[in-house]
Amino acid sequence: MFNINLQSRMPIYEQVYKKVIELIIKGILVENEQLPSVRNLSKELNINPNTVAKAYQELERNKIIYSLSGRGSFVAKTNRNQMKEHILEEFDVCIKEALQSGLTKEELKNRIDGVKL
Amino acid sequence: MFNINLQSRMPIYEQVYKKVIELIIKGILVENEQLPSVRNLSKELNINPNTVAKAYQELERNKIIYSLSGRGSFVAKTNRNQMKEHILEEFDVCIKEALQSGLTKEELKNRIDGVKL
DNA sequence: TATGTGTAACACTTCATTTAGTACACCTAA
DNA sequence: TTAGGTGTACTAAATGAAGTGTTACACATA
Repeated sequence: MFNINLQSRMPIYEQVYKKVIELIIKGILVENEQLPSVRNLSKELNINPNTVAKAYQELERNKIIYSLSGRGSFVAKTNRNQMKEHILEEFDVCIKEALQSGLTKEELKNRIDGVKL
Repeated sequence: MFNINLQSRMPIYEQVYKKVIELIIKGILVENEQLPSVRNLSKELNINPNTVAKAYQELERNKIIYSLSGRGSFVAKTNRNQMKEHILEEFDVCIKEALQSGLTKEELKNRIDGVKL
């Protein structure tokens, strides 16, 4: 379910952070569902528990999950639109950078059509 | 002409790099025009000459400028389309990340329309 | 009680970035 | 020829982010 890329320039904790959001947006993780424990996930991914904890803490800070001491971490009241808004705000940064560089909105929109995942 | 943000998470040398491309795309820097010298630009921006040099070296490595030892650095054969392609490839990364997170192309295109620079 | 949970703290390493300083070879104009 | 400007190269150091290793604590539950 989780998979991370140690070679990526993106920090591991950020990859975990985004992965959780992705799973929520896709409906794979649903409201009140328990996430893998910090220790389990860190073992599964072969990374340090602190790194997973950092991702979970960021997620909780943004009300995407809630953590109960001694119980575990769970998906908060699912608000798909809020999730999407979250991702779109990051996308905004990219848009602005491209526009800043002198490209037009039309050029960007056309580019999206051409992208294959 | 140049302006950088020391608070930005983006490395300074990368900001300089992008700024040059932006100026070329916008037609402010034209073919064979001389760029500010490493030492001058570093003074103007209050940063280390090595940082500017790093940006220029990256630009030369990508054939965007050419440097003549003892003379200076100049804009290479201007190919605006190549410049744009360069920026668009970076944009691709953002698109893929957003799609990966579960958003649709339509949602992204609509977002572009709403962005104000 | 034993085990699993999140959380916190600390020291340490690693790495990219940036700075500081020096030096060299080259070009050009006075 | 010379002085000053140019890119380039190199070493050393400081800084901060990221990640690791480890230990410890409080809480919940079977």
